[in-house]
Amino acid sequence: MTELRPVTSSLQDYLEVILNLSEEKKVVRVTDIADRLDIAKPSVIQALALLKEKGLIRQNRYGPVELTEEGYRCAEKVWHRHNVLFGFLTQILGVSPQAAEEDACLIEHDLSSETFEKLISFLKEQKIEAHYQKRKRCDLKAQGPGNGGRKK
Amino acid sequence: MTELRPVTSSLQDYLEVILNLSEEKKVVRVTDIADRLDIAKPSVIQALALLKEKGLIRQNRYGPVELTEEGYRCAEKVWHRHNVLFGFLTQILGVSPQAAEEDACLIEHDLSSETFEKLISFLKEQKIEAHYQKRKRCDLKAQGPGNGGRKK
DNA sequence: TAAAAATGTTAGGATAACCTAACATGAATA
DNA sequence: TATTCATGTTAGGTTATCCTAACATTTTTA
Repeated sequence: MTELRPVTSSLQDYLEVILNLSEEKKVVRVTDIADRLDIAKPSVIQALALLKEKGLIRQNRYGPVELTEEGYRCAEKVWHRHNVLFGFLTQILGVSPQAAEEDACLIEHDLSSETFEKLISFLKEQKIEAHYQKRKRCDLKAQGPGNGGRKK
Repeated sequence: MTELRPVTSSLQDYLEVILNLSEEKKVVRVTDIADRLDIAKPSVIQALALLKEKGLIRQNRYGPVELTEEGYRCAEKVWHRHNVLFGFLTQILGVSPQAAEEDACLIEHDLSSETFEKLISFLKEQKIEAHYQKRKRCDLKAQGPGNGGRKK
């Protein structure tokens, strides 16, 4: 009876973006999410319907989008992973912020917990506290045409 | 007129497995690929059809599968990335071989060239030549029920 | 060599994640 | 307030990647 399907990478991306947007502005709307992810609005609507089913967001018809407690926890987790990766890529490997941002987005969902734990330990040993420095996702778009988006 | 679609992550996985299998045995067959990837044979057939279209493999009806020159180059590239990642994860981060194997598989297709270059430089600095130590994919299955496969 | 087993293929479906076009609603404004 | 415009939604597709069931071919073996 409960939702059986997992929270896919794609859905995690939506949660992450909703979290970021809600830190930037009072209310988060479908259009904001669509713009940020560079995805058509109907696709966003469809994804939001799934997130609602799973109890991760709340949204009334034509209303703004909000994370539930559980949705917030889930989004924070992904965002934390994102920051760990971003910190590692930029500060240890010296990857450019643009590439690091994109790469972090791509792999943040996939890596095992084990690898994440080891990565965090490694960063601590190197006295890198990168994972505490939160960055806003919007920085990405501001950094020029990095083609971080999807749509053709 | 030429093949327009890209060689997706999934197709790269097939090429990689074909490369590995062809180093292990005289001929590579549909069943071998299906077993290794834990994917149903019809799915393999379908993927092989696409790889043929792109000129990356050769296969006659009911016959064995072979990489073309281009297919071989493509497979080698992915396999090299796999090994770089595996080396980094196990030797720098201390991740277990099982988790490293799975994680490498998941992200080998996604990371930017920039990140790969930096990663290779980093490994060189650390005197780690991990990317030269080729491992056979089959090691994975031998390492117990790591659930590296896909099928339910 | 005929039957059985293994292997390869075709046909038809499902699901996730996108899309465009058309329509509905709500907010801004002339 | 009537119109316009931004925003949200529905309906109906498309593509990639997987699946099962049924069938065809090849290989093995009794």
